[in-house]
Amino acid sequence: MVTSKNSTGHGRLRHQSADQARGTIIDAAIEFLWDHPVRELTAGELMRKTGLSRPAFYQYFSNVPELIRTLLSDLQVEMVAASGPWLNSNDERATALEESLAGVIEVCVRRGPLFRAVFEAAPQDPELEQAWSDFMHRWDGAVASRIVAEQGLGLIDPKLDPLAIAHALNAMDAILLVQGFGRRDQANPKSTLRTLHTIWMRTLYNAE
Amino acid sequence: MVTSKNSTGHGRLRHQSADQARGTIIDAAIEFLWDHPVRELTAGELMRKTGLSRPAFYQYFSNVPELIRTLLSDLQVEMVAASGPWLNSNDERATALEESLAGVIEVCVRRGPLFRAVFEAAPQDPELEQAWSDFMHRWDGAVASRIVAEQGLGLIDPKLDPLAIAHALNAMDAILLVQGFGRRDQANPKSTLRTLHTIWMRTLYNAE
DNA sequence: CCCGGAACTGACCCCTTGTCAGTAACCTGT
DNA sequence: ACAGGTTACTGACAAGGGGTCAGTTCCGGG
Repeated sequence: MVTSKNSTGHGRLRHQSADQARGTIIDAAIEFLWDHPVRELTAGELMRKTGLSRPAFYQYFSNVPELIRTLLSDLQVEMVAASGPWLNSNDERATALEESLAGVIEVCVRRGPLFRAVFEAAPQDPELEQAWSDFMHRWDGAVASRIVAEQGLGLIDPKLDPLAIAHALNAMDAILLVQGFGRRDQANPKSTLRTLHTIWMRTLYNAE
Repeated sequence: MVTSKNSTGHGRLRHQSADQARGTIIDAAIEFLWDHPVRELTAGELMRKTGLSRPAFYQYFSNVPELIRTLLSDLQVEMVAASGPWLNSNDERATALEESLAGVIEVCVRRGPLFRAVFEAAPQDPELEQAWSDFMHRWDGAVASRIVAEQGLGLIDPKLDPLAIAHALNAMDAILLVQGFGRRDQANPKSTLRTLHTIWMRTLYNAE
């Protein structure tokens, strides 16, 4: 068949390396999600922004949910780093928890729409659902073992069920972060921090 | 569930009244959701279970999200009733909160899959998203005013931001209920009650 | 300069959605 | 009991996204 657009050589994207294209698609998705809910993120819509054809998408991702899973694992790296102070140390300062919460909030200020996209798209695809579940369970495990440790030190009431409480608090964080920072019109990070910090502190330490 | 077949030997469904058909469809949806995630609830799949054609669906609902909105408003009635003890009274017993939480959990033991369906489908449709948002905001308002009232009585720390705390606690409840009771393999209601009650009590009253 | 492989695309079929014109069943009133 | 109007229902259609494949353009190394 006659190919219409290429022989004159103007305006089109050149063939580029696979890694470049993947990054281009991911960037387009991230930008798209600042202004649109995930339900509008289709392969066609996305590739229109990159100047490539829709089938090209399937050379880099098996489908849209897999793209979103990629976004999730990138996000996870940032969040784990941000939550270091309280989670990944033996730091007993009372402010460590607050620092971790603040760190996670800061990530959401920058990446909120991604977080929201993963959260909202998760129920739409079995594998993404699993990835989201794993993501949250990892937090639950980390928080639970920190609770266990502090129960051993007499800092946290031993009657609390570590995993159940960790799960509940993490789930609460996730929703509040999605709702507060998932769109352009973001909430006030300080207010959100205050609310989360209050509930965590009162639940775990019976203190403000 | 009951597919009333024609008696004239044709094997076709009888034409029935609009209300009957609506109820049949709703029942089929409820049953379907016990064993499948919402993403699999399509108009075609649903109507296959009722013995009617797919277009018949659109005589009773403008689309699947609208059906789910119907399920939500039915659910809301049950939940509001169940949460009466603490929310819709001046009952100052310390056990009122626990009764309300237990009531809501009991509704979810019976209707969990519906609750999950609404929760998971909400991001897929603007109107359903709005309905879910309204549903949750109504809880937030009710809890917040109860907090304000008890702050006035000196029972709750006046430094707590009523709406923010109410919002966070309600969101946490919603997720835990969806995850715990949204599928056949349900969580233990007593454990869930204990976890939620602990966090609510410690947050609001600084007490177990 | 040409050739092998990577990047990319047009075109195809699948499925779901929502609609509409048309048919079948029911419900009067006479 | 049957004509007419009303309601319940259906087959067939167009639109749109998803995933695939055969085939093309393009780049870089001999």
